[in-house]
Amino acid sequence: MAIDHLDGRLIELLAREPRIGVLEASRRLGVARGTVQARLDRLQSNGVIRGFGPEVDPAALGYPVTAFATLEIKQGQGADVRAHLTTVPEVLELHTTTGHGDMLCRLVARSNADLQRVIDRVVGFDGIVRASTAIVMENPVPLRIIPLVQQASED
Amino acid sequence: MAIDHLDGRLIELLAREPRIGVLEASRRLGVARGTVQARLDRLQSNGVIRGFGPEVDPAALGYPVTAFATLEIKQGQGADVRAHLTTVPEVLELHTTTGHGDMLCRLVARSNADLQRVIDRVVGFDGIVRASTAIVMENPVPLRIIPLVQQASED
DNA sequence: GCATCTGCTGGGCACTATGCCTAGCGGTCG
DNA sequence: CGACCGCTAGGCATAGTGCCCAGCAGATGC
Repeated sequence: MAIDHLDGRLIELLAREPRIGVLEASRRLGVARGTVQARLDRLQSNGVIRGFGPEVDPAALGYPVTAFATLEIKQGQGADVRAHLTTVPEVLELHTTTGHGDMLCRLVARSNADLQRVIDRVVGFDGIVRASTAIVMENPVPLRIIPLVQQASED
Repeated sequence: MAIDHLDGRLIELLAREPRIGVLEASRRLGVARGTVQARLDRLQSNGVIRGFGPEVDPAALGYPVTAFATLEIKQGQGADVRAHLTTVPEVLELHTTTGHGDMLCRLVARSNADLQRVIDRVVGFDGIVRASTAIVMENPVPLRIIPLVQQASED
């Protein structure tokens, strides 16, 4: 479950240069190819590495506006609201959180004006009592995992 | 900049089975290998596909608790706060948002108790006036992009 | 109508990586 | 001490990659 230093270096290497193969990785890390292969298999079946899906930039698809919406849900309507939000493509992520029966979701839109349409679609549903939205202006720290991997590999 | 239907199918295919190569992808999509290669190159230099980094699960690294913190920042301290938060490995993501000079960040921790330590470290900084934290209980919609890609590829 | 350009096809080539195997070697643990 | 485990180092057939080419269809410009 915990990862060691070699695992950490392997993950870092894959994060920096994702398209390298097992053989090249083994050369960079100074270990045998079979070792890298075994580590990779283990990390994947462990669930530490979930996959290598392409990272798509919504801005490049024409959705440059990101926002976070906090939703207040009517008691007992959680499941319906979840199902509804799943059908909205602009909802990239949805969490249920502690607090007043709240949910937090990440939205994207084509423009600030378009965001209104997305929000209307999101909150135009019976179980949602109130929504408050924060538009993202800057993203000083994009989603990252390497610092955490480094910390986790020092045990 | 916009993507067409073939681009959309290619991205979907890569998302479902990330480890397939260009040749296998061309077979699945029923087009020539060179076409897939050209599309992939274009998508990457466009910035639509940012990369193929490994998706690491913080829970599997021993950080099963996720939280979102809303930070209220003292006027003019934004840059310092950003620099401070960048040094905290448990800060996975940071956005500046509209509102009262606010920031929103995603945190992880080893446990609910450990979250206290992380929050103390995050807010133990001069420029931060107030913080309110929401702990994530469930994640009904994990970060996804496919529905948006499908919508974007229908023009 | 005609020339040009772009994107896709289908193929060929040398090189490289992969998946899968074996044998050996140094640790650790009961 | 013997068994086991992880790493090394190598061999081998197969498959994929990067890179080339010629041909062809549709759009664009003159």
